[in-house]
Amino acid sequence: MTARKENSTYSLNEKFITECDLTYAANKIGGRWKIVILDKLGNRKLRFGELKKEFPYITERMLTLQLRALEQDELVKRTVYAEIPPRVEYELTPMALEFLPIFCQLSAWGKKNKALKKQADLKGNLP
Amino acid sequence: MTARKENSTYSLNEKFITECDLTYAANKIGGRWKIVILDKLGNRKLRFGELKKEFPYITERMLTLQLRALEQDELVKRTVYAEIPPRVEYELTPMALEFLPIFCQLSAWGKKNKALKKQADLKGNLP
DNA sequence: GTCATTACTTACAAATTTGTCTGTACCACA
DNA sequence: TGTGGTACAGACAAATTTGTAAGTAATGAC
Repeated sequence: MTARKENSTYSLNEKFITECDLTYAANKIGGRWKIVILDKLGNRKLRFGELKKEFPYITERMLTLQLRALEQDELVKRTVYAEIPPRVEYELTPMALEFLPIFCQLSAWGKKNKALKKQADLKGNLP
Repeated sequence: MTARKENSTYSLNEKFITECDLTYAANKIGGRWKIVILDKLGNRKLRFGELKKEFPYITERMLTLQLRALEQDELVKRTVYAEIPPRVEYELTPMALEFLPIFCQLSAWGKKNKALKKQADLKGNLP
């Protein structure tokens, strides 16, 4: 993304990652926030402040940064209304909507295996 | 994961993330390498060295670290043979196998949208 | 006794990600 | 003139992730 020592393995790996279909996709939703932001948006259109309320402890800075990145990647559409106080709404692009069923499955995996782990931990394999 | 200022938003967010089904799952396969490692393993059983060859520029250190983390999360099973030179084989656990169909879909998303982006870029929306 | 092979480990350093805190712009309303 | 609401921006700092470089351990082959 930024200027960097060419031919470091870091850059070479980055290249590998954008060329592979799987990691190309994974990269778009990587990091701490992107995937949940997309998921919470879902089919809705939310204002910045509404979105913020979905995440109890996210900072405004982080939310802004993530939304900008998602906008850059054309996963989120940002609409600014010329009003005071400002109103800005966010919604998913068609491209991002295609992620939703995948998120459902990931979520199902999480639900299932989180429960299984809890069970196992109770039976004495405590960490 | 580590000791840390309690009640920083960092920790509070971490908690939020492990409690949410979606991010619980996303976290298991997050980072630069985990998802591809799992995908490359697939249904196979590979030695450390074989796995390494799948990623042209990964360092041994990174591969080791990621495999250990995956082992900890019970997504990968590690088998050590008492031989010299050492032989260690890695394979997915049943839990991790359930990820594979999801990876397929992510991969399909990547393939499609990478191609679309390429097209769009050629038509003049170059970045 | 030296070397090759394999799967690592360790100390260190660079880069990226995430968070803290403060400040701004705009206008309506009191 | 001052306050409130909304959606940010910027400087700085902490934490995590990823990479660099070098070394280890065991043993069988030469």
